[in-house]
Amino acid sequence: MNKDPESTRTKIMNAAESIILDKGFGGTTVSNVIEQAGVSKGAFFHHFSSKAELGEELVQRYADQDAEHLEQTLRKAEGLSDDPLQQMLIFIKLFEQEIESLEKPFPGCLFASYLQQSELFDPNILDIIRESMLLWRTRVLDKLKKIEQEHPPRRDVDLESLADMLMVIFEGSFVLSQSLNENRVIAQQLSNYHSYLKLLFGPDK
Amino acid sequence: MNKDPESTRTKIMNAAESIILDKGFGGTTVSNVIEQAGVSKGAFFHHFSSKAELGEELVQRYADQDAEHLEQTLRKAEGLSDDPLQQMLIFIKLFEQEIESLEKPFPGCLFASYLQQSELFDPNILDIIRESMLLWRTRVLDKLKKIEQEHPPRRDVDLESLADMLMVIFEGSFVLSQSLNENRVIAQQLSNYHSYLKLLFGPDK
DNA sequence: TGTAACATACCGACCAGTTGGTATGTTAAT
DNA sequence: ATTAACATACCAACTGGTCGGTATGTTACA
Repeated sequence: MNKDPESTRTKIMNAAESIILDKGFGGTTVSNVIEQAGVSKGAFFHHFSSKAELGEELVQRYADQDAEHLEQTLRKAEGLSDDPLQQMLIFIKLFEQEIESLEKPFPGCLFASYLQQSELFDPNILDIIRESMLLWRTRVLDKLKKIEQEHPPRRDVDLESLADMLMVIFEGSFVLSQSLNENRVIAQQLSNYHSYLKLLFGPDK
Repeated sequence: MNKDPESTRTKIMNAAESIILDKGFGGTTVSNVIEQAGVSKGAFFHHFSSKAELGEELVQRYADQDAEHLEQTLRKAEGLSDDPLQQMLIFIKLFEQEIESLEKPFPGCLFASYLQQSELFDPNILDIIRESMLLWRTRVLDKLKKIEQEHPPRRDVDLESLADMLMVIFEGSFVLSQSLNENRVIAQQLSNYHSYLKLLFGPDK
């Protein structure tokens, strides 16, 4: 008997996530998954009661990693400056650097993949995704509020939609980068967001 | 015999587009399509040699409509001002208004849907999508170049990525609006882009 | 003008292959 | 001896696609 059943589980989930990002959930078969994972059908249904459950556990894992990634990067940025504006600008730059350091094409976002086929999923799965996106909104909005206090914006601006804009830039640039097959556009768009914030809250030149 | 076979064809394509935007291409069956379209399987395969051909004709039609929509809105904006910056700002505002006038949830973008399942399609289908996106880049970039000549930007900026940013904002806000079930976020994000351009090229206050 | 020859538009039963899922093993560690 | 962790064989439902057939056109020519 396998000493490490968790590794089989992980193999299945990793294979599934990779295939789903290429073909979508509806275009992915469990045969595809078990072939790529190198496990039997029995192993698959031993670990997951259905394809749908796999789908749910996948987003849950993805959401957890996403939240962790967000918090970690935020803490890192906060450690590098005391000024909220600088923290936010560093925060964005950290993501830019991360993208630039990728050698392979960016694999895409599982949230976006699911949302493009939302009728295939239970509402609770869509809830997980929405909560994940709202976490970004909350974290960035908090920071923007602090920025606003210390740096009066050059123009009136809706902070909530400005916070949402980061997620929008991410998701939008993922789509464009997928089409053009260029990771660079993601970093460039983050840079545009960076530049926008500097113009809004930065000092006059 | 049907006097208007084109209407059957259109019924099939409209049904298919609508379902694909909800379930993705891979999650859509021809049974789904013919049921919603109210036609027989025979009729389907009389008009389309395969599901894949339907998929191709669908993007082609979508790309044509998209290009037409782009050019039309651009001409309209150009008719409302002589200043390239104002034309661009009006251009964006026209899209904002269009979104705001929708009463139903925005149905999503077929390009993004296909790109999220790119492995399901021939390269030539992905080419159609890429060309459509590059048309937006070209048209907006042309305008930005004229703006730059008359309005020196407040910050150094890469015009090409600034042009891409419109498509990025569209696609990204489609994703977020799908998750939050709020069309409003699309208009808000367009407004952010509008604001960014004003800050970049607009007069000092 | 009538009609033979043919084309178009469509129907729905049917097919082979695939799908997600199950039933029944086998193996090995506790 | 029990049970977790698989493997294999299998199943019914569904998949995209084909088929023979029919109803309604259009065209050409006697």
